[in-house]
Amino acid sequence: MEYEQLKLENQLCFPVYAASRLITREYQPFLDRLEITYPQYLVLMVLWETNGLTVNDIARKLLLNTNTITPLLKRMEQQALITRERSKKDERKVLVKLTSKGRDLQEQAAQIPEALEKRLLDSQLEIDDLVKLKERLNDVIEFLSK
Amino acid sequence: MEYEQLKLENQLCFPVYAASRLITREYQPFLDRLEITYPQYLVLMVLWETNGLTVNDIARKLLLNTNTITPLLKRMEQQALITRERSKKDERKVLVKLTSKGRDLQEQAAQIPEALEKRLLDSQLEIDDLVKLKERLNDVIEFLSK
DNA sequence: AAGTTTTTTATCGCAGGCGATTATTTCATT
DNA sequence: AATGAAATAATCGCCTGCGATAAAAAACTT
Repeated sequence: MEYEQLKLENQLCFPVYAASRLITREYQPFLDRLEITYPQYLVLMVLWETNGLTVNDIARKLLLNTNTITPLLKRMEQQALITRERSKKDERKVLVKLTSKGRDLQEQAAQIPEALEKRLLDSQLEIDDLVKLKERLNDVIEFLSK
Repeated sequence: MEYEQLKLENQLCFPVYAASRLITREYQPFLDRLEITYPQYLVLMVLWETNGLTVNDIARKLLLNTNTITPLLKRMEQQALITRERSKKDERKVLVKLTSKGRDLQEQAAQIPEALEKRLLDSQLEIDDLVKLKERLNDVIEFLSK
């Protein structure tokens, strides 16, 4: 092996990529029960915090492009989780709001983060490690999202 | 806000998910030059380390399903990066090998990890933070991939 | 006011990523 | 040898995720 730096485990990219998919997989059974996908869950979290955002607002918060968000929101509208309507003040903007169904999911979703945290603490990882991990990742995001 | 734990920044999932996409985006210009995608780059890294693996071997190393890998490998075969052939000894298995084109890309790829590391060190993050981050993520992967 | 630029959302096409299922081969058991 | 189980890869369908582009509205410039 001539190029040591090209090994999977010696790069940051692969651990982040793999961990992301594994963590999402852990969410699956919980999200299945709510009949939503992981990105839909992210959209709901954003709207639970602030109901009534534009497509751009949501995209910015999730660091996604609007061409990912738009079809996602359309599917969520079809499932009656949200409504989409053009702003009267600025016809370019589309306002996204929770329906009562979307709002009501928050209560059931509230247990998910705790369940996941509990699950991760079954490893040798301490709560402190997880907090630091989160902080470092947020540093990376802060830096790269400029 | 009644459910503090449902905020994006208070969960591990979102930072990992967002960081993964942002880091992949940083790879883009380098990978564009080699005319490969990020998952293709991962497959190549695995094969550069051990040429001649089965579909399953590759899937296991990348923690991906074979139904993701199979079409990916087909595209790589079309680009003449790899060859795929049924094993004579066990007709169930398909052996994946680098072509000379695929092999030759290693030299050009060797600079990518360094460039990325350099880029990340432009942030307030220290090399030590990145190493620890990687280690923690590998702990998470180790635990969740069982 | 007219023309230009910017903002905002949507459309299109393509490559993952994965759950469910299938087809084939090999292994294990009787 | 015959049968059932396990392993391996592939197929299908759906939902992201994103680059490139377009369409419409608003903001800006002259």
